[in-house]
Amino acid sequence: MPELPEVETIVRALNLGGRGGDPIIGQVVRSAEVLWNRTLAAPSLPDFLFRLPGQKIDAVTRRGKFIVIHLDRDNLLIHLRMSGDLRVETKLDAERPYLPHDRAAIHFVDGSRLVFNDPRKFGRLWLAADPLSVLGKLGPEPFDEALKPEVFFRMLQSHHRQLKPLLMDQSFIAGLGNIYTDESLFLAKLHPLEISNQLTFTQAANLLDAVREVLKEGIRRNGSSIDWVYRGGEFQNDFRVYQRTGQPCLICGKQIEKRMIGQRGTHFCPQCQQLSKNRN
DNA sequence: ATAAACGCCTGACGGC
DNA sequence: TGCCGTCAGGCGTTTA
Repeated sequence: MPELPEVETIVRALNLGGRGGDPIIGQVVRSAEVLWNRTLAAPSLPDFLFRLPGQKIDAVTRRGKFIVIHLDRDNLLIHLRMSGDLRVETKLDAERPYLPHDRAAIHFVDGSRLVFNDPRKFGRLWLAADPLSVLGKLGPEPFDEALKPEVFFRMLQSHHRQLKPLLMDQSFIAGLGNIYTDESLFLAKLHPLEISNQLTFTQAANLLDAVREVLKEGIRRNGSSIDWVYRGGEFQNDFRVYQRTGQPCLICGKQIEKRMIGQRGTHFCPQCQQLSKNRN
């Protein structure tokens, strides 16, 4: 389900209140429950259930698409993958039965609880004293000040890869998924199959700007309309290419194309996003 | 080193 | 109505 902006939105809600309940900062764990075994990536279930009780939540942060819940001695890391979601239930709600697709829950001493819901069962939880044991291979945060255009250019230069799969590679840069990658490439006027080390410095700088722009927009949009997918609704997207197959390009009017690249549906404008060489 | 294919899962949707 | 294939905001593993 989520890419960086959605994860960021959820993290902010867990800090400030939202997701149905109050902020979870300061909550103390009473017990944990795992309803679908594979949801727990590590440690073993007995370890997980033994270590959590008594630990207090100090902070909730984000790294790439991971939610990081900082506890006294451990970190609870959550990856929503395709269909995961979190909700906070008040004491009253927490007395009711679980909903379909609830996969795990953290019960707090005040009777409220944090529930992980995930229809497709791809999402994962980790409990780790050292978060780097899970996050260690992630690339830079898109908004990291240290990620200057010169740095990004060098990163692109050091690979010979198609832009679309490269941008989606979390060890290259953390947080982009299928939607925001397509949107970034469109804004930067780059073809998804363009090869990374063929970009000029200017193109690289533009791409970095585009990535930051679409992520910023995403965060702003999700912040104002919390209930998104799977929650019904009248959300219509303000995407420029994603799911706009056959519709006119907002810049030139040509029909937006869709094709499979790296096993993912990829949307782009064949007019605005041309390959520099001559592949197709 | 890069990229494709597949597995993991459920649900929604379109065609027949 | 039911059945079937396809697709979905992700990622790890295996294979070319």
